[in-house]
Amino acid sequence: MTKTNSKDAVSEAKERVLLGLNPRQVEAATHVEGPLLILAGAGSGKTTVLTRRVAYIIASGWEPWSILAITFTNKAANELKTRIAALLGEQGEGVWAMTFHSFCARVLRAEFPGIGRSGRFSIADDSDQLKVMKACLKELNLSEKQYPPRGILHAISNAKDELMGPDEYAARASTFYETKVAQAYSLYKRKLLEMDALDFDDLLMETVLLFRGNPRILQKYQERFQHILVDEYQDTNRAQYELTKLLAASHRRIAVVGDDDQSIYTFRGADIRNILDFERDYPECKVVKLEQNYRSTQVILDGAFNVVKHNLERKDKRLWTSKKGGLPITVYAGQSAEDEARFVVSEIERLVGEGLPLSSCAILYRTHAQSRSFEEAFINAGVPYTVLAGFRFYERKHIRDAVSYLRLLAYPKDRLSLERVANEPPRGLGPAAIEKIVRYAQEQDVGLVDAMCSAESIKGLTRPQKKGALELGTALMEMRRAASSLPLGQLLHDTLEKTGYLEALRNEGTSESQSRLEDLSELMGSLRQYDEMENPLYSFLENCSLASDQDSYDEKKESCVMGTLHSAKGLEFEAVFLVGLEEGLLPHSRALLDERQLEEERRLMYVGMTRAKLRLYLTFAFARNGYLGPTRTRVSRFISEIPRELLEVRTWED
DNA sequence: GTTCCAATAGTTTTT
DNA sequence: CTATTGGAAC
Repeated sequence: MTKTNSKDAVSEAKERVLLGLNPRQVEAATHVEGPLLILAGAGSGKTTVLTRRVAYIIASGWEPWSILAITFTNKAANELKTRIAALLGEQGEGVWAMTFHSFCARVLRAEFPGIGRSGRFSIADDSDQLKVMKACLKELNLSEKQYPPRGILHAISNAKDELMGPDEYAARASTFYETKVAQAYSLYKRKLLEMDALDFDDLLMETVLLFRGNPRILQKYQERFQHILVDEYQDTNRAQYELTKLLAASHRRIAVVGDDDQSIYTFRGADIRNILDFERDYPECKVVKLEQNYRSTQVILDGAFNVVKHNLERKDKRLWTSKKGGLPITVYAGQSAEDEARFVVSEIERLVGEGLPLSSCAILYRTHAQSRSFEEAFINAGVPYTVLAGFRFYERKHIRDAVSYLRLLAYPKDRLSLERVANEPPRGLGPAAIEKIVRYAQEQDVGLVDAMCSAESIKGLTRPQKKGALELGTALMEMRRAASSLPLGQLLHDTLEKTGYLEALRNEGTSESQSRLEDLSELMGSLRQYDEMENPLYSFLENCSLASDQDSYDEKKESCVMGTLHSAKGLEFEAVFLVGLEEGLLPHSRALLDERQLEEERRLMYVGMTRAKLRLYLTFAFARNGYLGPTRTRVSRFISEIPRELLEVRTWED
């Protein structure tokens, strides 16, 4: 430690860091030695505590870079970074605040080369996974009807969450179906390896395996990170749990923050045992409960509590606030989805008229599909809105095409990107031709771009195919050479120009293609931020794989926010509209049969309600258009769990 | 083998 | 309502 501060200066710094915290929060921020479990209710100042804790650790003389703060979303990580910077200035620089997945990717890229594996793997997203799995099923002669690819992927994902490899899975398979899954798992893994790709679950699992199998590497990270902080601990799965356990094993300075009532990711393997086992794994751990809420009115908290208390599997606790009373919770019964949307939008306009900023209003729903009627109502009313992770920017076809072109420059074996891009624009390179190129590349042990450059010597390609492949290959080769000397935006532009992608889009001449071109220039412009980084191309691609759209959500923008209940976690608004509160939507129809899933739906409701600071609206429609005709609906059971005296009921007839 | 068009089936939540 | 699949024409 290089600090030469006197004792007084240190304690003064510590005091300043704790300014304005309540006694429980102080406990959580200052318990620096030894494990700590913080049970932080909604709106209890969790991020504040995390930030102050980091500051306190630094004020105690630790170096910033000895702190690792792990979150679930990039948004949460960025928020943490911003708040640390605001509190500490450059003193806080060097703290690692990132998601589980980016941490793992970073470790693997750094350590894989040392153990003879590629550190330049690409990261496979959902649609990549689906494609690979379909190819696997085809190869195994399994029909997609009997073996739905998504279902198989889900099973594999579960296995990986539990750190189970294909062999172990096969050994445990008891049903016929499971033996088939095991075969698919094994082949799927081989295929990913072949194209040097890892999926999201692999990132976690491979990191745990790396640490387990290489004690010296693990030791390096243990020594580097003397303090581990984990946010949203209730949402960790077994692999994530194991990872943090390994990292903290030598020094046991690990602090986790969680709230069992806000556990809404069990479908992704989140395991509530991780909170319970924490006290077992670290018997000396200190437990701090944060129950004072700084966000909502008492009425909103009472409403939310009365819903969530119906769950049997929960730790007993109850939030309280010094803000007594509050406006009643408004329940609106609409006659149709359109009527519901009309009400919500006109109510928002009324609130804005009273001086509430538009950006502090939010509409939350259970499924993405529900956004439609609200978007229409907003457009009709001329009110600006932002959809959280709706149709993700990065999931739009042309954006993915563009990214795939860049991926081909960076990842020589990225077969999926080639498949995306080879015939976009049409070059006569269909699946069969691609197969030949890939095989050639494998046989010659060269990258796909190099293979295309020697298209002349690939057997079985027709003349025009050779020409197409050669053109594409040389264009990409040229861009790859130029990659390090061009700004990233320019690189993308030139790549799309040379490969004829932009030209094809321009020639289309529809309004659709026009807006696509605009999207692409937006993308090119946004790439500027990467130019200062060490390796712009790789940094961008990494971000692209690991980032979602809500990460870039800008709360200052003057527009109403809407999104799924899941995407709303960690956010807060003056006015919240929980919409579509009907049996089958919330709780979702897929959850009705299973008590545990039903409890998760209830927690979703709880998370939604506790986003509201001042006003809470619960709305539903008596009839809703399904994909075939209008259907009558039933009001969500969760509404009836709220005491009548907290509610003010309105209908379309009022 | 590729391209294009029509029918068809499928819609939870996310890093 | 819309992404995807399967079939028929080039």
